[in-house]
Amino acid sequence: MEPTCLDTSLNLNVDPSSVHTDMVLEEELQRLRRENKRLTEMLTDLCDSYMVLQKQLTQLKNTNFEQDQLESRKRKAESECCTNKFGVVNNNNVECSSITEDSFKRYKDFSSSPKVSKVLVKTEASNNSLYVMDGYQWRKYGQKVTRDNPSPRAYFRCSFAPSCPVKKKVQRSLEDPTILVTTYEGEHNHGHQRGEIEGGKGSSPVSSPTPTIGSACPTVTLDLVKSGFFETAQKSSVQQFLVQQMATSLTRDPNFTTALATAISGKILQAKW
DNA sequence: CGTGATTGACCGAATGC
DNA sequence: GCATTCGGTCAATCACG
Repeated sequence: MEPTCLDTSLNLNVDPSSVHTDMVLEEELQRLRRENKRLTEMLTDLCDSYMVLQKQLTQLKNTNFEQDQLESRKRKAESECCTNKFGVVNNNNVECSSITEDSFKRYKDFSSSPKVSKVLVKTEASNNSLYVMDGYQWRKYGQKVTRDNPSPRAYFRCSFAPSCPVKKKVQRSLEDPTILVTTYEGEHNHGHQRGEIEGGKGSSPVSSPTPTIGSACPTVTLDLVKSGFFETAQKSSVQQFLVQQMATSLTRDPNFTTALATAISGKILQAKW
């Protein structure tokens, strides 16, 4: 997919005394509607692509598992160090579902139990942190260096609700240290936490594939790693999620908020006079 | 002072002999 | 069956706001 470059700024710097103000605003509104429609179409395409990838991934996993069954036990143990990755690269951020370094001997467990999911998160090369902001609040309770990977594995519990059984493990990929392999276990028994998505208290603000918008040429990147995304894999949920992401992106854009404030205050002043 | 991170110690399962 | 290894968890301690 070609790079997304959207103009989210509102061109509202119009002369208040101009008799064409309403027309200009109307044109701006039309432009934004067209932009909105275009975005919706792009998101639909993105969702379709994701579904296709997911299907291919499942097929590949099945194939590999059958082949692996024929291998010797020792060979299988060695294969635990190998990682197969399939992802969607979107500018600087990579969000992907994953087949991970775990051996296929547990594959059936994974497939039969949707409570375990794995997510790969691309991070900055200079970023050594093991924190992944996924919309939930986590408390770290341990860290270990595992045998097959020199980088430490961090253990987290969901700290939002004391009764929440969800745990996650985060470890850097052996092949690509810029990729964090996150393993989620269990299901949240509470709602999603909006606070952390927006940089709230909890984890450090790192490794977050959050939407970014530049001032000159805004680039909307989508975070597909938010918890629950890969588990549900239902189009409606995906679209709802993407819309949320877009809303967050827009409200984070200083240009957008400034323009919005200007527009509102202008309208109020117009109404008064 | 409360909350969360760090890290060494401990435990249990898996594995090898 | 026993010893060893390893992954996961606990809990004491520390740092920070």
